[in-house]
Amino acid sequence: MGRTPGSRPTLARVAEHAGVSVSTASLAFSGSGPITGETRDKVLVAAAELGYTGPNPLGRQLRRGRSGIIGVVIGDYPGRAFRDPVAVQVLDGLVDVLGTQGLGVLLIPGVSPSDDGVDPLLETAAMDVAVLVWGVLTDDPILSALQRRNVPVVVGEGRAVDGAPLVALDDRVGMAEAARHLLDLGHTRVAEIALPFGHGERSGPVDAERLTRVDRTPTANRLAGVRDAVDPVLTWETPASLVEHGRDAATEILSTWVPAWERPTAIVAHSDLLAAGAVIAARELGLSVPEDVSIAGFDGIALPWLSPDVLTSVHQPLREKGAALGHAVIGLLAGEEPTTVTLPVGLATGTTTGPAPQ
Amino acid sequence: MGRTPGSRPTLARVAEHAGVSVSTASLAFSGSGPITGETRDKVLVAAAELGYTGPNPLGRQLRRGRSGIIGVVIGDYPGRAFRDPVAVQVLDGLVDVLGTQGLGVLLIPGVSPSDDGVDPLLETAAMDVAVLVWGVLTDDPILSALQRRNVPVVVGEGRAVDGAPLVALDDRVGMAEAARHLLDLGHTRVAEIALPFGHGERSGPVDAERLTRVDRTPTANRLAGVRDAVDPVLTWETPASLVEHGRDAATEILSTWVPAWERPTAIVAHSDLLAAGAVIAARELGLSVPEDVSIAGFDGIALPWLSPDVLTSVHQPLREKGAALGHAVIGLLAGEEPTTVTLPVGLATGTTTGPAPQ
DNA sequence: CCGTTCGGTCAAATCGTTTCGAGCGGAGTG
DNA sequence: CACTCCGCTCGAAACGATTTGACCGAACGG
Repeated sequence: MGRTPGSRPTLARVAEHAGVSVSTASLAFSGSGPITGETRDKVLVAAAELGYTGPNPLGRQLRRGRSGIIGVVIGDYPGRAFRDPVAVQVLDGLVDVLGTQGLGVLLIPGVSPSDDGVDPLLETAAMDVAVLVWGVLTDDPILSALQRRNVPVVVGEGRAVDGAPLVALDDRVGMAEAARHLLDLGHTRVAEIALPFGHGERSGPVDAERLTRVDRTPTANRLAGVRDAVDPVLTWETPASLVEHGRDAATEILSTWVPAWERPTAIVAHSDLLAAGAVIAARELGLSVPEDVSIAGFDGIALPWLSPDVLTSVHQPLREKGAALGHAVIGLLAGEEPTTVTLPVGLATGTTTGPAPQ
Repeated sequence: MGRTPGSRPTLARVAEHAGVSVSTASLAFSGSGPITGETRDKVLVAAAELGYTGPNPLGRQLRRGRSGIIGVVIGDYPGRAFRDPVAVQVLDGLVDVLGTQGLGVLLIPGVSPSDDGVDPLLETAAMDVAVLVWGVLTDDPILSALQRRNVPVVVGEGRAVDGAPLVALDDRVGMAEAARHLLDLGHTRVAEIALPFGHGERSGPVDAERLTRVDRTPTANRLAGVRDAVDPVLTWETPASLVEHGRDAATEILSTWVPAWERPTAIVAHSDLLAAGAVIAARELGLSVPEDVSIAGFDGIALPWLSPDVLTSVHQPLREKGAALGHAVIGLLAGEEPTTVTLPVGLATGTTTGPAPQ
């Protein structure tokens, strides 16, 4: 390998070694322009001799004005990052679709771990598009930072942002379907375990005033969906969509907070993880599911460890959501007009819901 | 905002507008060189007027010869990507540490989703360092691709690679500790649920020949660790560290595969997810844990849904592992000599192991 | 009052590639 | 045989920044 020590070979050196111009050498690698097979081979041979392994991405990116990198803002609240299987599947679908275009996914923790500003990557990292998987808040600092930098944005499941494609979910309708299912089973005392509201994550019962202060669109939609069908006797807010918070909430709902004779006979949760926590809490309290209490969730994730129970849940197409986000990114890069895609959801009844007791 | 339509302002335009040279303008932003506060302000004002939001990362990267991007190869086998909470926590720690240095994490699915080659990002994406979180196989095509491109590599938990820092785990010792714990409790018929071996993921019992063909170092270490303490009556190989595979394996082990009177009284699993699946399988078979069968795992992840049981498990410092990988990356970029860090593990007994029956 | 030093600014080189338009043979056509 | 056209190659100009070393004036010391 006749490599000059010190620095790696460049296209110019390869061209020189092959006795062609730099532009021709470039053509040999990009493969796009017109070039003789013979010439290309000559270049490739020279490259091999020099240990040149292809064009330097940095040079290419600068010239093209594109980095091939898609920033994905995960973790709208601390800890969400990956712990949530919902996020994981969406990410999976997204990575798959972007991969077909040679686009890479750059992980961006939304909030800075140390101080309170936005993540420095948002300010400095090269990216062609940013994906806000979990929607935007009002006056979202993350969105502001990106807009200031003129980074195009794709939004998942939230309110629409001007000029940005949106991948929405029919979650209000789905949530209503779940609530109506409980109604149809004869349940009248339905409690609700809600996703985070958005301004200072807290946990506890929700009153009318708090209900007006929900800033996170998915949460707002699901609250509305439930109310389209039933009037919950109690809504319990959680700080994150995690099993332990669902368990805590359900423990409160089923044992201490409400007198036993007024105990809700059904719980509708805004997510499967919360619902699963509720199932566990019920089991721990010695209550049978669904004989004593019915529990429904939202998301349709696989919960093998809930076995033998299968959670009644509103299924959403998670990988498809990720794929739709990916296609929105690709469309944006191709200069297409931003559109809104709304994905359907559908209730799948499992073993955790049944007729109301009595 | 007096922005010339068509293209975004550059540092040169800002300098012109401010009446200074380009180099001075650069100094105003980088903040490193000597510069009067007055001059800096002049530049910043000009930038604001032109709507210039800071140096273009692409130009900076080319000049500096660094992208600020760390490629992280996840998913050594399909689906591992994120489904595994172990991976997730490691990633969390890694992202945290790299974030302090302004380094971003680029996600790289190890295996190409469609064809059988390596992921194209491995060949083309700009990255300063690549992290192989789950070790390397012999003749690992991923490693080869990176080495051919001269991308420095950091390896997590596997065999050492020449010139690459290694973050190892004392897993052989830890696994031995878990097995010995079972031995001390009087168990003599111990079965083992193993992580994937590495060449064509399969599931089923492992014979002596298969034992010689394990290519994945963590698996090899844990197999060896178990054998340091006990001689398992049966080892069952799984295609991935997932609850469902643990359940399947344990169902076979506890019911059909072995005659009931020879049923193992303890199961040691190579991961907590597999162990949790085993607990579920035991419950489904009507067996009490730990009265009828003791179950131990490895990893020490939180399993709130296993409640009220707490898994006996060999705890490894997952976030610290991610952090150690991050520090190895930073050291490599600083030109330090690669070192090997071995992280300690320790058995934490829970409620899923107890004295052997009889 | 002159020489030195120092802080601040600037010009120019460089990072490595892609792409545009021109140029140049050779082949095909009238 | 002249002309046109076509296919391939090349030169040169970006892309947008950082950094080195020169330079210049002011301040300071002798």
